[in-house]
Amino acid sequence: MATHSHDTSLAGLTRNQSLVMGALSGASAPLSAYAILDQLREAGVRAPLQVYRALDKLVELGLVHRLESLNAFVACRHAGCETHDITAFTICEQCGKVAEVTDSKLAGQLEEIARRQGFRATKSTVELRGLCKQCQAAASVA
Amino acid sequence: MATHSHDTSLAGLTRNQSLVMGALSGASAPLSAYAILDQLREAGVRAPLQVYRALDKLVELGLVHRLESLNAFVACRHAGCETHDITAFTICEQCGKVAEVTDSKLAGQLEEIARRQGFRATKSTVELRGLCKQCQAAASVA
DNA sequence: ATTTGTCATGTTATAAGGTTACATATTGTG
DNA sequence: CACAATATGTAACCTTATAACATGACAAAT
Repeated sequence: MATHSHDTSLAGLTRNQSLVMGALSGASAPLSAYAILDQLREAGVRAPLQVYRALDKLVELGLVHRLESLNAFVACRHAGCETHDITAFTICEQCGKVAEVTDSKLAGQLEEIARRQGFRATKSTVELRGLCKQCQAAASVA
Repeated sequence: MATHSHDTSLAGLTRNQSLVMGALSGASAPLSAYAILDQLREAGVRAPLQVYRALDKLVELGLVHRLESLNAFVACRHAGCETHDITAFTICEQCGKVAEVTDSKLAGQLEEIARRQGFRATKSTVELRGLCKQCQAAASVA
């Protein structure tokens, strides 16, 4: 029998969540919530909230990251990765490509900074904007 | 007679710039561009653009920082500080207080991460969200 | 099988953040 | 003075995000 309504396809995700996840997985650069919305209109998604709610959940599950300096979202590339503690992102301003880096020394350094102040961090944002290797090469040709 | 138009008061700043700088300097927590606008209406500032233009310049001068995870702005606390390269921020979600930290080990680690990828960074965002020391103490009482 | 609780959905309207385009004024410099 | 460069003012607009409220789907317990 057909599982009506909530068809998940990706374990445990609801329809809207898997639509949003699919859009992000298929993208080569971060997508804004509204870009996702536009892309999913023909699949029946009509309102910003449907996208934002799905994004909230996906971020909570660690399947998607929000890039604060871009107000946009990317699918997590660390397949089944569990260590979602502290991730740094490099974001190419030319081609939009994003790389995720987890680095224990960086994590340690951030913890140290917090500790020195008696600050209890619950979330961290580390984003580097600039040019990726490929785009630097392309630029130097021009 | 009143100095019409560009009175700077803080070296080299135009009227709008020093109004915005004043608003941020007097605040104990980050202000959004629109909060600044509201606060400066009686001083004759009417449109968002006037605030954004001033903010752009102040950020460029290193007198103000933008907090990406908050879409808000703070006055730089490092008085005449020249080393505006890489700054980390701790942001208390309870009281709004922000601390600026410059740490050469952190800077080194970020450079290392970029170098490994051949990434050329032009701008960095490092923000820790959580509870400051005081607010932790207050919370543990409740 | 209805109740009840919980979570996801759908929709409208609106708040908050930020930019484009264009006209005007100021000011410093040759 | 004249001119370029920079700062200003204003309106309209676009993008990003949330509030408020009603509905639907399903599980577990009666």
